[in-house]
Amino acid sequence: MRIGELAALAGVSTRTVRHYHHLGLLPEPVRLPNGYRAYRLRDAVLLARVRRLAEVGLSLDEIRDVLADDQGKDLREVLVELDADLARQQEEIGVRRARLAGLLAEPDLSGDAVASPELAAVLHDLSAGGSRFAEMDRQMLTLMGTVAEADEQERVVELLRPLAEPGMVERGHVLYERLDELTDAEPGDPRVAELATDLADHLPEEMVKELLGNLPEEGAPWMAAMYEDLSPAQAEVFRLMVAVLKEKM
Amino acid sequence: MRIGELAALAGVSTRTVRHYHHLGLLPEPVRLPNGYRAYRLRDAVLLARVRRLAEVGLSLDEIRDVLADDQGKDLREVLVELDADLARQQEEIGVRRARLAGLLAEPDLSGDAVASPELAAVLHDLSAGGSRFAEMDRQMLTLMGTVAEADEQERVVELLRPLAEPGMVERGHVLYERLDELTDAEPGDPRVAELATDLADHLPEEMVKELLGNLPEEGAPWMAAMYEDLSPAQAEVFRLMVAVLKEKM
DNA sequence: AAAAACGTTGACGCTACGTCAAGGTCAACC
DNA sequence: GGTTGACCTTGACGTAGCGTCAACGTTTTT
Repeated sequence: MRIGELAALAGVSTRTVRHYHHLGLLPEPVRLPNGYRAYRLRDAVLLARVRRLAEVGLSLDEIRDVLADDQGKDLREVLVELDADLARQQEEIGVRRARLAGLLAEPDLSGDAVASPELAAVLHDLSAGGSRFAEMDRQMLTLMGTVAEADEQERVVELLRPLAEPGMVERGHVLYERLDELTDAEPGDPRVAELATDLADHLPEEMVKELLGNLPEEGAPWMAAMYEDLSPAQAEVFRLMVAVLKEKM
Repeated sequence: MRIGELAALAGVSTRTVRHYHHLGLLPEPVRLPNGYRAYRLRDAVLLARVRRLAEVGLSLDEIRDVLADDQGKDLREVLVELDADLARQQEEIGVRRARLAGLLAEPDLSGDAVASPELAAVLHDLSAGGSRFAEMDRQMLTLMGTVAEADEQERVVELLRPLAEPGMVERGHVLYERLDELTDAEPGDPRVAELATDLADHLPEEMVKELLGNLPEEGAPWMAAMYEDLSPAQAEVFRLMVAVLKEKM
């Protein structure tokens, strides 16, 4: 038999056979005078054995080890282990399909998949104003929806609930506008201090507690990222606001 | 944010982030004076989006296409297609596990897994004699058990059934011994012709028909491989036998 | 001041082969 | 005897998604 016949017999490509030679899975047969490999029945049997193991999912390295350990009990162990591995893979694919179904269930696939409908509502209200600053907040929350743990998400959703109440939404929009106006202002601008105190007054009490307990320097690391996106004046607003809040306690 | 913080935030390695830059999945952010990449909130949101898609199983190329096609209906198509693909994978793993279970069900894992118990019995009887020639036949049948189609296997098992009957087994052993003795003989040896006619007489009728209809030159290709393993005298035995059988028809 | 912990680019490694490239060999047909 | 076509040979690059050095600069901590 030459390599093409052997390969056809086993249902693989000639490249595969040579690859197995290279890995030492299949012994190199004797050569004909012209350099062609001359296979015999034994080789076909060996190749078939290798293929049987490969087709159930053993890696070629594992197959080589198994064939080297020459037979019997070890193989059984390996196969049992493999079966467990395959079961794990099936499970994992199941999880992915579940997540996929979650994504597909959402009407808007534009990228803002969010865990809770309440959070989604808050996001919607936030972006409604068209404020650039609100957009940033929205991104923060979107991000939270994907990177934070489930329990932390729930905590934040609870925290934000007051913001979604009728009266707050409009007041929120006004505050966002005032923040937007400070984008190109100087840190010493008089509007900075004014806005800081107004913000401090308007924040719900629980959010204040959360904020002071979770200052960017220490608490949730993803919160620190936000500060770097602020203009100097805006950052100053928050520094002042925190100072005001600390005094009020 | 520097690259390490971003990566930690998204739960990936820095290498992964750089890889995404390289593939154009994530825009390169501005650099700090020292050359470090300076990420902002936007980048974290983008990275989180990429990861969500990657985690359900989209390839990075697909993700890039989806993000480029900027939003909406196309993504949904892709996800539906992906779900079908995942379902197919689960199915495939199921098939492999079934085959694995088949292998594990067998008491002897030494490599001779065979489709039918009858064939296994024939194999056992064949190797019992200790004949080298019988061993070859056994390998042929083992090979058949793995490379032939199910219907062809069944046909062969039917053909071999008479060989497993009480009387035939001993006669078979004797014939195998006589074939073994010819391993190093010359093609002109008088025992060659004698054995050829004896073989022709002893073969069950169905096997004769099958044999003549499936001569190595034309029929099942894996059969031709056998001839190359024969010594000259042994090959001569079969050539003569075929000639005798042809005349008898 | 040294060490630890970050960052930078560049390059090789991994799986199981597919797919050229550049040629030699063999049988058949003209 | 030449040509075509189907085989064979070795060698080397490409694939997906990063992990993991290497060799080096920067920032922070001890």
